[in-house]
Amino acid sequence: MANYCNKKLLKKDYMLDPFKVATDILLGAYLCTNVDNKLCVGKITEVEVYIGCEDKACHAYKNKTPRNSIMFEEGGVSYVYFVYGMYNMFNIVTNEKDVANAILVRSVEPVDGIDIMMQRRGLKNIKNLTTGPGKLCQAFGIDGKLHGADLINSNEIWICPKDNDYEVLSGKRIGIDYAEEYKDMPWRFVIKDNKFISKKIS
DNA sequence: CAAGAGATCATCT
DNA sequence: GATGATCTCTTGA
Repeated sequence: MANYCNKKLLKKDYMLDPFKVATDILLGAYLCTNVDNKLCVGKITEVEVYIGCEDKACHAYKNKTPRNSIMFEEGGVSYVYFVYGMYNMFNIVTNEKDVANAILVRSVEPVDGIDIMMQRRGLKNIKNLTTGPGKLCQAFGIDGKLHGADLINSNEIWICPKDNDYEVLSGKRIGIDYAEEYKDMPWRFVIKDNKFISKKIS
């Protein structure tokens, strides 16, 4: 069993351009949570990039509000928000202060703590366990209490660096049809040939 | 397998 | 007061 708890991404890994963080650093890295003293680990297989003020799909489009203000902080903190009255979404803030970039983690491949994930999700199968942003938050115990968590220093949530390189595919982001000229931007990224993703690249 | 409806509430207008 | 970076279940081919 590899030491997913000992190695963590560093501040410098999060302070970069979000496309570089998404494709070169996050895909293939391991999302780790230790919530209620239960360790869960998953390899990140699918992410989406949201680039702030100019991006009509981004929560930080146009103006800063109480909800999105965390995106304007320096990279390396979590942005967790609640949608559709029932699901949490987990994002990773990147880049310099006052640049409102974030990366939505959409799917992971379960690696460790799979029994815990199945218990939290009420499932008895690995299928559908973590292949969607709301699903993986439920499986990993991520909710509003981890909003703003410091991914470099927290002992509840962190990212362990990848141990392999992967071929990456890109496609349109999902669920943002309202975003006009930004709705077709190919800013969703997945690991090629990994089956733990929410939707195939078309 | 694909398509559609319903669930349910914080957030911003 | 409307809506959403979603999910699950149901229906039907």
